[in-house]
Amino acid sequence: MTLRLFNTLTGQLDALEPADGKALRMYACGPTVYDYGHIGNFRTFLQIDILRRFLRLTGTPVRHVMNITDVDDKIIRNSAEAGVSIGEYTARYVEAFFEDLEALRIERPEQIARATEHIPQMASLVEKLARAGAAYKAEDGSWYFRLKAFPEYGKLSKKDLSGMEDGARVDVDEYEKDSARDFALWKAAKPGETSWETAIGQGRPGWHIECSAMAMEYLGESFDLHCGGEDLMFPHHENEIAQSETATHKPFARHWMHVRFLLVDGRKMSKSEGNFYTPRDLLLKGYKASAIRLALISVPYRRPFNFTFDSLTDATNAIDRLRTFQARLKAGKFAAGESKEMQEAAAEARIKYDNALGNDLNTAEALAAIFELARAANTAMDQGQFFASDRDAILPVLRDFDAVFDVIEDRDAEPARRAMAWAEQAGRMGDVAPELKAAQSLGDEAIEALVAERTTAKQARNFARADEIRKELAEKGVVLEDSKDGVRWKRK
RNA sequence: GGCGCGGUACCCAAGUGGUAAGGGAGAGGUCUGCAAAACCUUUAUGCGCCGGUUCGAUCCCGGCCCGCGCCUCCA
Repeated sequence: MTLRLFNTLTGQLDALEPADGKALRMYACGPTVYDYGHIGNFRTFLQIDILRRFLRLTGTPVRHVMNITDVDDKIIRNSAEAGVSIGEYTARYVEAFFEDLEALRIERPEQIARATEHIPQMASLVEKLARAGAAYKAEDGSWYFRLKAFPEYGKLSKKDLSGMEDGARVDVDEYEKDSARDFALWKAAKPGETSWETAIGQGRPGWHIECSAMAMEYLGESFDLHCGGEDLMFPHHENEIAQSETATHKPFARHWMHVRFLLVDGRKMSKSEGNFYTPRDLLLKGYKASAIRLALISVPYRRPFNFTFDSLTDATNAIDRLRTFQARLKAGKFAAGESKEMQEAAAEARIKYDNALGNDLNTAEALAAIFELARAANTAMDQGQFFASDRDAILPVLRDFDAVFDVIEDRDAEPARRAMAWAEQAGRMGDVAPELKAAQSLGDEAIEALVAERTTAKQARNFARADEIRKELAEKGVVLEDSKDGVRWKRK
């Protein structure tokens, strides 16, 4: 199975394979840690997670590098306002970022690269550009990339900037540039600001240079795939290409993937519009981490995703259906043997699943394949036409589904617990949904004990007590399902 | 203004030149001590509107309307 993935550079679906025949080398633009990540950020990281997980499922190892931008204008400004160093300021957001990744079950890239830890590499890249005549130093000590040095500029975003370079309005604070479109490689130190002493002077990196320098550091001058949100296509990625390819005379990344935006209620999410959400906000409202994950991955990455609270509820219910199905398979007692229909259904679902993801990561279609299989199997079980070998054929399909989607196995308790702990510490207990508080007040052991008591009561035909327990648990969000194979409980 | 994307049932959403996946929700039913789950039936002669190409278009072409994104920091 070869993944065909849309390539922004070529404008078509291209096979995505490691150039060296071994691991796929990919670079993904990570967060700027000036605040908590929001669900828009995580939609991008989640879709990239789908990509890397699918690659691995199909037997392609990945070497995935992600940067953390821990120095930029906002960070400098905010940390100064807070009266702390930028390292101190970013530490909590870096930590929060990893917590959020874990909550959403986004796999850690093989390599995390922090901008502040790669300043020398950036400086030497600027030097290299300077030697090639593509970088120049302005009077204040800042360095700029000379756009005219890279005639192919615009090839990624398909922009033709040739006609509008000169004579264009120049911002007042950019008077030192030769041409309005030239972009900063290195910003000269300003009094009181964090800066580094390097071969190219005292200062701090421009935004784009970090990705070029770190990608080359860990993946080489030329690598397989570069990904990020659609907004990064221009100018960020365009600038990365310009500076990298000018420096190395090699293609930077062969393949470019861009995840489209998440909208909220049909509009761009922004703090000023009041439609801005972080994963933590949603967890505090009582939504499950798995529901957030599924909602954000259920619409294929090349379509905008319109986030609504309905979409989370839908995802919650869809996951519940799959979990119930898997539990039924695992707990059920099936006679030995197999049914031809089920064997075929399992095989077909697996093929459809593979083809869907292999075709530009069509998660919606992959999901459909699994639900179709679930219905067919449930029907067969209802009719007693389901056998032990059928279960053995289907469980691996679910396993492979979860290897990428990772929502069936219930790991929602920990993120919920952590979100509560965070709320307490951040003074946001007022935002915690009552249902979440209630659920958190009841541990698994307590639930098990009540379930056991109810079973005893039922055997004694004491239905009044049994119903009382059911009611008590329901009030704390725990739902019981009786079946001939025992009682199953779940948190709503 | 330039570039790009989308408009499919109550909601979300996939998809194909040959007659509409899947999920959620609603209604009815089967099953059930209760409940839940599961299953069955049901909700688009219809895929924004108007033309065109075609034996045939939701899917191709043209025009129009509506919504959105990017072009500046941004996942």
